[in-house]
Amino acid sequence: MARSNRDVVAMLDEMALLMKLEEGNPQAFRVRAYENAAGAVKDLGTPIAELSESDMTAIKGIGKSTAAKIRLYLDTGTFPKLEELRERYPPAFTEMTRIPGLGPKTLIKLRDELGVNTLDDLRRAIDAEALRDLPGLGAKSEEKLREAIGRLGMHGKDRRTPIAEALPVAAEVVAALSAITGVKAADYCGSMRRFSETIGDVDIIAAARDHAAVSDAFVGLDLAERVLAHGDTKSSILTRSGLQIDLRVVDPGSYGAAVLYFTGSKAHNIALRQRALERGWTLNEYALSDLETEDVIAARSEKSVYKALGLRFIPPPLREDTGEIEAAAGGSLPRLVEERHIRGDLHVHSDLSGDGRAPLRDMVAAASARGLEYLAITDHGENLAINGASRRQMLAMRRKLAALQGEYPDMALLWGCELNIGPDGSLDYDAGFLASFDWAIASVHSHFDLDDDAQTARLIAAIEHPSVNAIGHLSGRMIGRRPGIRFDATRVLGAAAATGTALEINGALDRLDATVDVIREGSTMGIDFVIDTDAHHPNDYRRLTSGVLWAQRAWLERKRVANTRPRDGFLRWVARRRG
DNA sequence: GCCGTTTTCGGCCCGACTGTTTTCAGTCG
Repeated sequence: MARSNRDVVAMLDEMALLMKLEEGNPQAFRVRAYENAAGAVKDLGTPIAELSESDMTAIKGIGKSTAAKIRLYLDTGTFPKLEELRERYPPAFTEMTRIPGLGPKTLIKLRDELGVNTLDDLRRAIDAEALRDLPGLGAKSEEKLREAIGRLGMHGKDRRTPIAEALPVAAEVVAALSAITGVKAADYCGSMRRFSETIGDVDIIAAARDHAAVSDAFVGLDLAERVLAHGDTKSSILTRSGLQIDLRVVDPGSYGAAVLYFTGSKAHNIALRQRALERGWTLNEYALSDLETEDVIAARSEKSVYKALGLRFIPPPLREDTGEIEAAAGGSLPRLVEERHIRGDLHVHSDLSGDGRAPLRDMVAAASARGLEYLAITDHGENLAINGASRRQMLAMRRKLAALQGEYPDMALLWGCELNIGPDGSLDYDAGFLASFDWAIASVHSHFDLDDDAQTARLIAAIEHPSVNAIGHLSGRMIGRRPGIRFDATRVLGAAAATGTALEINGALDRLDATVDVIREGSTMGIDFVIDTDAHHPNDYRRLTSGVLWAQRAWLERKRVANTRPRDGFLRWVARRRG
């Protein structure tokens, strides 16, 4: 069977893990080489299986040796080096790398000295107090490992928390720290600030003169179920739900350098540091400074550091070292969509939908308060068993909207509908009724387990329907709870490009749908996008923020987003599709 | 294992905390 980019990424990740054990060092150059290669394939817009070996070496991070291994893997499913390493480090052994605090050096030592080959072996060795006889280990090491193993199910090293769960916790900690006297600033950084869909640990930076006071307050927070580390400038806690939160406290003068450093990504940082070294400087979490004189060149703001390095400011969602540094140096960063560009919301529910939580009047008022120029009310169509609205209810909604329109002369109210895409691609109502809506968005809400071909066909059927303006939450995934439907993205995007059907970017934190690779591929095909909230309550309009950050992560430019158009231009764009 | 406007060989980012240490190794981010 054909192997996908995802399969290749998994193989390269496995090689990186095996090489950590082989090299006895998580930062060994070969390890980093495989990690870089995995990252490069992850961000590749096209199927790597279609590339020749020499094509592959043109990709930054993939050289001759890795290209040959990828080719062999694609053709045969494995290659000698992989088999050799798997034999030396079987799954039962590598499983132990998931234990926090246990690195490759110690693991190899345990195997060589104590014959520890499995997690069970390790438990027995700890119970027998055998570890304390080894150099470099003691009774405390045994106790820490015992606890770490006990918590393994909750938060192994590889556990990732959906951003929807982690973001509120991070915001709460930031608020608590900001309230402390002497704290000049506090923010979350890391993958959360880059707006990754899942978060490993939460990284928080605080600026203050008295580092220890802030660190002490942090480990004393109510949500700190357990303190993992507690120093003056660096501390870590674990919440009850198993989320790890790391805090760094720096002087206010270093805040920019610290935020930059802890926002990452690791690959982005390494590239920045190399750039600094080329100029005879060094970059750390405290400052960009001269290697010789140690004079500080920039530190207070991220922007000043980028500027000194000859770079335009790079928005956090782009910081993955996938070409953004070269683009910032050459002045060719994408003209990203920003929240202030968004003029309307095209996916909003009232309590006519069974899952809506506020009356129409409140939803409209809240949209107006945000200054939106147009708003589509898109309650569920009749086919959604519990939530859907009948034809009669829909017509009543049209009259209510017409009446409300007089109260909101500055905002165009569109009579819309969220249609349900059935397993065969069928939609609610009939063609005549569908054509009468001002706006229609069609989405998948069930039948998530059809095969790829069936999913592709049902999506394309909906896309090709003349009354459908956009496809909502394309994959139907719920991050961390339900995988999205599997479909042939290139064919689906091709149909959208051919028909002028837009693709929604759904800003709900547990959706963030479509996925980044699909958005990025679609934008290169000239598809139009709409960034929506899928609001079910007035508070949900803040999802515009997350929708925009998600779009930025896919390098989406303002010109590709239809709801950045001013009201009249947008209405003309809609008319083009609906005829 | 990758990479090159000093280089095709010889480099490859930097610092905090912990537990074990009498000055450091391992792990982590």
